[in-house]
Amino acid sequence: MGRVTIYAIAEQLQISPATVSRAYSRPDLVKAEVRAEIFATAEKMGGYHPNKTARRLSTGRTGSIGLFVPDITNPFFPPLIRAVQRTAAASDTTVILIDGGQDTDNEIHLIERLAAQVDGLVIASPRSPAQKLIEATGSVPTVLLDRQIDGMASVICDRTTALLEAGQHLLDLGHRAIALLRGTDGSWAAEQRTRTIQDWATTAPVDLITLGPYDASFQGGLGASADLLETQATAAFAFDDLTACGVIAGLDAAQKSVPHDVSLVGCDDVLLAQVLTPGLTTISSPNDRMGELAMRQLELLLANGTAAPVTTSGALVVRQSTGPVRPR
Amino acid sequence: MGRVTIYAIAEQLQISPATVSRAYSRPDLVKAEVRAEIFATAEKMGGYHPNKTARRLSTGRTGSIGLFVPDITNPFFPPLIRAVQRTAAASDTTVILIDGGQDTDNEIHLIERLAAQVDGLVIASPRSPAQKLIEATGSVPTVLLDRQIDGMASVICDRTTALLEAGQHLLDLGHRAIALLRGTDGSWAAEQRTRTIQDWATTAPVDLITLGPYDASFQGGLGASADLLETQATAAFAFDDLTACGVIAGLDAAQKSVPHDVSLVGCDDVLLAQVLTPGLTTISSPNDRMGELAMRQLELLLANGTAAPVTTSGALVVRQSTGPVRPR
DNA sequence: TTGAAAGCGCTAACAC
DNA sequence: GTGTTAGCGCTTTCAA
Repeated sequence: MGRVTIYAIAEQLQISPATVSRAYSRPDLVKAEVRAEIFATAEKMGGYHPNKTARRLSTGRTGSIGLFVPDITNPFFPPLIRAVQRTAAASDTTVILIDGGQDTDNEIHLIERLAAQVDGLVIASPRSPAQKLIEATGSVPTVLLDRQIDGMASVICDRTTALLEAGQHLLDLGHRAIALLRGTDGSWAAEQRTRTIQDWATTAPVDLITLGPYDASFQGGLGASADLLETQATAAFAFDDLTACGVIAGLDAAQKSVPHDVSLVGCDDVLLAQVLTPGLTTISSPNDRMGELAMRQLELLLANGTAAPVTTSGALVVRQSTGPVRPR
Repeated sequence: MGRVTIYAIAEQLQISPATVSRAYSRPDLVKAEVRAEIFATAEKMGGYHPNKTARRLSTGRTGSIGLFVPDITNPFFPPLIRAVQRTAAASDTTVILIDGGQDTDNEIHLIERLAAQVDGLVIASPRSPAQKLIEATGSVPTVLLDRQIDGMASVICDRTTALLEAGQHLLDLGHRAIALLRGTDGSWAAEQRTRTIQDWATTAPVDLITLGPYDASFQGGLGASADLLETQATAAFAFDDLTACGVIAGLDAAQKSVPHDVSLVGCDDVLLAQVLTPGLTTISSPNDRMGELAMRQLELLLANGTAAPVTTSGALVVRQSTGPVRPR
């Protein structure tokens, strides 16, 4: 019961294997009748599926793209992964997902290995040095997610407007002393956020208290909460939603609650932010769209050799973690 | 600058490509000296990496396994995915991850497609009918995750002991009226849980109030909270951590808090449970170990054609969502 | 222990 | 439009 190959079909029909091959890979090159006949007998023989491996060997294209994420357990990434996969599946390319495992030092190495076995790359790596990234991806067409590096294609999320809205939201609630809990340095998105908020504070009627940097994690948030409590801030921008959770936990341990004692704004709108009590006011990014755009960018890159950076926008999502200011 | 192939090396050394091939794939079959020479010149030529595609075509083995998860955004899966990948990487096999996208109806279809392009499968599919699963995987060696089907290899997590401990824990805190918020039917793990707790209740000094079924989601938990409030229960087993979040939110909306008014036990110990305030008392499963065991099982299966089911154990993790009973 | 040669299944010039 | 003919780079008998 050998698998059905183009040879088997060709023999059955007394035609050339090449014609059968064309019927599947370049249907337009084959007369409609013949094509129909081929498909019919293929079906009769139990269904033909081109052997991808053979196709690969012959064309030199792998038919798969690599997707690198630094930490699959960070809830920010799964929705993105899903979106990339869904889009890739539509053009019949398989996604090889590599998880950095939170091990930043190893990222470059993993990306290099990945680059060797795919046609193109989609990379989310906020922390690895730009130069290293450029070297690691080498000549493999690459799209960066939520990060910009000169000369590379990318899909980024502009959170400026949303952050300004968040700031205004806090002002509207009466907050005038607001803490900015900075994330660790070296992350593109993080630096954008910090800058945006600091710029905003220079013109807004607000006393911005910049704290940190803190690790972008629950632990980091815990640490931040301690510092936060020593200030007069009545509201705070957490680096991301996970950090916000740590802040909430830290405040809780000090008998303070959100938003009663402190209003808190997260970032990313991960599942966490939605199911937490209180629901987290945060900045969402269009994950679906970003994943989809990344794949489209990559397809462009693969086809034309070039693709300009693309920008999407974040949005403020107001939930229950922000409330009216209360004297402390 | 063609890539370095066995032919290039062979020519350089004036030996047969076959020998070079053997030097890499069956080193024992080639004289040590020759082998050394081969490796040396390969290095000199810029480093040789066997072309996987060619190898695949030749051997018929793809060198990759498929990993199916029903919903990558469910925080239960990412740690598992990571563990499977880590283990697979150690034996140089790549993992093709397919996410069901919460679309149960489509699962079987996706699994079928996946099965066609890999050497083996690791499948987490709590809901798809056993028979369908058997058909879909066909002759492809398959390991089931956290589910048991007669005749298939699997890695399951026995949460019996942990659940009994959780029950005792609630008893120790003085709870006597305890609600069981059932998950939807048809999930293997869910049914195990329900049965275990119901069995326990028949012998323990407790009034078990079985509610549900509820969807295994935040929404499901919200719904459950409404029903819960109509009972006299002072504690509850939620189906999983996500559901527990919904319960907390629902209780909060009714001015009730955890564990002050109701004690709550989750299940799975996902990230959520750890970063929530209050931290969720829950049943953890050894994800790392399960992922690793699944790959080992699969390797056994691939090598011997057979592998017996393997069992791991869950553990009770006590955090802050359970506390002393309080009269209602 | 090594070499020669025949594939693995498909694609892509190039001719007809 | 279709057939012929080489490969793609590796593994694996079979002989030597």
